[in-house]
Amino acid sequence: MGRWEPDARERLVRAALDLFGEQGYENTAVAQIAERAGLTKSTFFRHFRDKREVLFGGQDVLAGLMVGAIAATPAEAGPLVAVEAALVATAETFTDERRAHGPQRLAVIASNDELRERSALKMVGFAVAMTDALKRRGVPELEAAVAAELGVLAFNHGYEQWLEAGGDFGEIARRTLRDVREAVRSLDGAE
Amino acid sequence: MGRWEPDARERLVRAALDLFGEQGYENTAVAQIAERAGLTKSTFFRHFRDKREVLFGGQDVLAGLMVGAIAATPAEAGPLVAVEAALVATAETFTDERRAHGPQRLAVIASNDELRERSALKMVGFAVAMTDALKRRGVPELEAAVAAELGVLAFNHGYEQWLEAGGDFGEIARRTLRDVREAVRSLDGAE
DNA sequence: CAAGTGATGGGACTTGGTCTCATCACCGTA
DNA sequence: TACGGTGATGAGACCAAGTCCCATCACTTG
Repeated sequence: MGRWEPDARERLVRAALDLFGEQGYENTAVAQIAERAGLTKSTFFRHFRDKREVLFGGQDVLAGLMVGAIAATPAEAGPLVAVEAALVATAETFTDERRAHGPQRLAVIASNDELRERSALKMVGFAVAMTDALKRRGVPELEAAVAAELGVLAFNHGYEQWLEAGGDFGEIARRTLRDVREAVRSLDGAE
Repeated sequence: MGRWEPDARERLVRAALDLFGEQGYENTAVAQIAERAGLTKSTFFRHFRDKREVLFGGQDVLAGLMVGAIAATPAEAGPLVAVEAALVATAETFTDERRAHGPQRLAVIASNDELRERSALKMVGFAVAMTDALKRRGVPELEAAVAAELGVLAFNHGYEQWLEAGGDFGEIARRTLRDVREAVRSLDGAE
C-alpha cells in the first residue's frame, strides 16, 4: 500500500481534537480539520463516515474484543463472568496516550447534542454486541440483555475512574462490575 | 393564537410517516414532507428541531411523566417500586391511535442509522431522567443508575409487547419489569 | 378600524455528505 | 530501467439539512 505522509487518520484525529477544543465542535468545519491535517475534505470522509465519527474511532474494535472474550469464556461460567471477561479484554486498548486526550474528548462530547447522540449509539452497540454473544452461549434473551446492560454501566463507570486515576483498566472494570452487582443486590433487597 | 388550517404539527407527522413508508427515510426531503402537509420547509423546522425529531414527538412528555411519578411515590418505597410507578405513569399516552402507526414508525427507525441513533439518545434520556429522580429521593448514585437502566429495559420490552398484542400498557410494563427482576435474580444466582 | 401578535412563506446562505474523475506515489515485474 | 497496476489523494460539482432574516397574512383586542 503506497503512502505519502503516513498516519493520515491520526493526523485528522489530532487536528479535530485541537480545533474542537479551540473553537468548539459546531464552529469547526470539516474542511478546516482537513486543512490543518494537510489534507482535504474528500480524504476526511474517506477515513470517517461523518464529522462525529472522528471522535469515536476505536469503539468498533472494543465491541469486537468484548464479543471475542465472551465467546472464549468457558462454557460453565455464568453470564456475568463472561461479561467481566469482556470488560477486562478491552484493557489492552487503554493506553497512556489515549488517557492523555481522554478528558478533552469527553468535554467536547458533553458540549454537543449530536455527539452525545453518537456516544449513546456506541453504548447501545456494546450492549447489543454483548447480548448477542451471550445468547450464542445459550443464555436466555432477557438475562443476556440484563447482563450486557449492567456490563455497559460498569464499563462507563470504569472509564471515568480510569480517566481520573489511571491504573490498569482491567482491575478497575472488575471493581466497578462488582460495585454494580452489589447495587443490584441492595436494590432487590429493598422494596 | 391565530391559525389557519389547524394541527400543522400533526399533519407534518402524518405526511412524514407516509412518505418514509413509501420512499424510505433517506429518499424523502424535508421540503417534500412540508409540501404534502401543505406547508413549507421553514414551518417544518419551526415545529421540529431536525428531520429526525418528527418521529420522536412524545418522548419528552414521557420522561416528564416518569419523573413526576417517581417524585410522587411514597418515601418508604424502594427504588424499583418507584420505577414501576414511572412506567405505569406513561400508560396514559399509549393510545390506540399511537398503536396504529407504531409498527410503521419502528420499521422506519430500524431502517436508518441516524434514527437508531436518535432513538438511543431518547432511551438514555429516560435513564438519566429516572436516575436523577431517584437520586433526589436519596437513592445512592449507582443503585439509582441500575434501577433506571432496568426500568428502561422493561419499558422497551413492554413497548414491543404492547405493539404486538395491545392491552393496558400499565399492566404490561408491570409484567416486563417483574420479568427483568427475575432475570436479575437468576443472573446473580448463577456464577 | 387600527394596532399588535403569532404563525407562516420565501429565499439567501453555510455546511455536511456524496459522487465522479483526474492525479500522483509506490510497487512489482519484464 | 521502463512500464503498468494499485491505492490513496485532490478537486470540484452537486444535493439536502439546517439557519437566518424579513415580509406577509389571519386573527384578536382595544
